[in-house]
Amino acid sequence: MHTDLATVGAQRTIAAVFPRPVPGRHPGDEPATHPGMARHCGKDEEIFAEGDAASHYFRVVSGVVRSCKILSDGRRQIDAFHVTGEMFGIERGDEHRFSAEAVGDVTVVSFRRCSLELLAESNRPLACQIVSTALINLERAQQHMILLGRKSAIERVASFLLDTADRVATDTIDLPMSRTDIADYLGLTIETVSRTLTQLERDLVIAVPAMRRSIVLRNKAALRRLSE
Amino acid sequence: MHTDLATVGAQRTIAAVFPRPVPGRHPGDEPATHPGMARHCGKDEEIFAEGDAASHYFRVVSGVVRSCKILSDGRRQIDAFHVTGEMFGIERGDEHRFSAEAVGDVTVVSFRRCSLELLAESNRPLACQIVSTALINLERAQQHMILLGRKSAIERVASFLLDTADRVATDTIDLPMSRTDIADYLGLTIETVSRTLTQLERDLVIAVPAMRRSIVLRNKAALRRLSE
DNA sequence: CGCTACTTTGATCATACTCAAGCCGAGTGG
DNA sequence: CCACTCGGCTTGAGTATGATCAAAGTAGCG
Repeated sequence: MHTDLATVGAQRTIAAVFPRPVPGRHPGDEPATHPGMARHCGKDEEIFAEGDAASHYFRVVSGVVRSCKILSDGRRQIDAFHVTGEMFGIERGDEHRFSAEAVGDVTVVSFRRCSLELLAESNRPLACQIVSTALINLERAQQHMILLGRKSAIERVASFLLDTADRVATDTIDLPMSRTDIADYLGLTIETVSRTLTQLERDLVIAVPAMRRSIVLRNKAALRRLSE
Repeated sequence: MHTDLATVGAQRTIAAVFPRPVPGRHPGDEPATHPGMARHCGKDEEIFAEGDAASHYFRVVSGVVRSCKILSDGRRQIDAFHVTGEMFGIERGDEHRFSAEAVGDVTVVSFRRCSLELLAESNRPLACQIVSTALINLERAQQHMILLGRKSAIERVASFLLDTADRVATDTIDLPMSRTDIADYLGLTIETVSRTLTQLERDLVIAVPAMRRSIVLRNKAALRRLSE
């Protein structure tokens, strides 16, 4: 019944948002209290898994992190790539709803999760960042939904290239992730991504140097047109 | 450069999240300060448009609201449906990044948006709700991305029926939205939605009474299997 | 009754997937 | 130094899923 939903929603408090104010240091914990200690991860190493207790959240110090969900039969959807300076792993409930993995070599810092109320009082800038990050991730997710739900393969790839170029603010992109990662991010297969890139290359919209891991945007206007 | 991104991210404050602490009542404003005055909307009426100044956020009092984005050629993606008690229209920047429309007859209350810092001090429960809502919307968006990116038509429809049944907590769903809305939410065409529903009906997984606007889930286990 | 809006159904088509093979650079060992 | 393998990427041929185009059914309403 609708009224029930209303009541449930209205009764949530900030304590419910981050419901685990950990009383003290626990013996088995990762070394990650306030200032956040660094952790290095190699390629494809898992930072946390879907279903893990969401006892920490994270910030990327260097490298790129992917967060993804996997269906029972192995189909994978990458929700987002997180680059240097971005936070990830922020949850409302008490477990992570997606897994996070290192795309290449990565350094992250983790923060012990605690009541947002306490956090807001003791460390307001960090609390702000957390809220801000959640809203940024929401905006990106909303933008990504229209890509996944309504755009064609070329439009998806073009959008991806433009977004990535915007984030690094250059016209030459050094893609840190594999074709498989790109495919799972764009909701396509690796073959379709590859074919689309070669088509864009044939049409002189992009150039893909020998190693195939960097991409030069030669005609951004055309890309913008193609991305709808 | 990555370091730039890091700096930008780190410098955001709560003031930047809700950057418009409106000093006083403005003459042209909607009557919507703190307790939030009600507004009624008829079917398909726009509550706010993409690009509108995000001066208020909203809560659904009755009815269902859809929030969506539209591509230049008219393709539409519905981000989410918001039912009674849920909040929507929460933004980080200063304009709405999607439009919100009434699915049927709807009553909403709007809240003047103000600095989250002020809000946290003056009205903590509301601040909590806002943050909580943002995180809930993020979770839903993440869940929806795997549907849009990786699921087949039957899986999408089955997931949609199960989710909707969960939200109303019954096995008979009175769908408030049209087939077109469902299609635009699931990233399908109206024809595919219709065909899929009749297929599920043929297979005795659901029943669709004459008016075609309510759906009875006859075999939830089968639906769960079909939704992957 | 006949309009309109919405939905269903049918036939055909296109886009992206699947399966399969080949290519290329890097690393390894003879 | 060359032959080999391995992983990631590209290319090709055939197919399937869902889109498109078109028409017919159905309920609501004047």
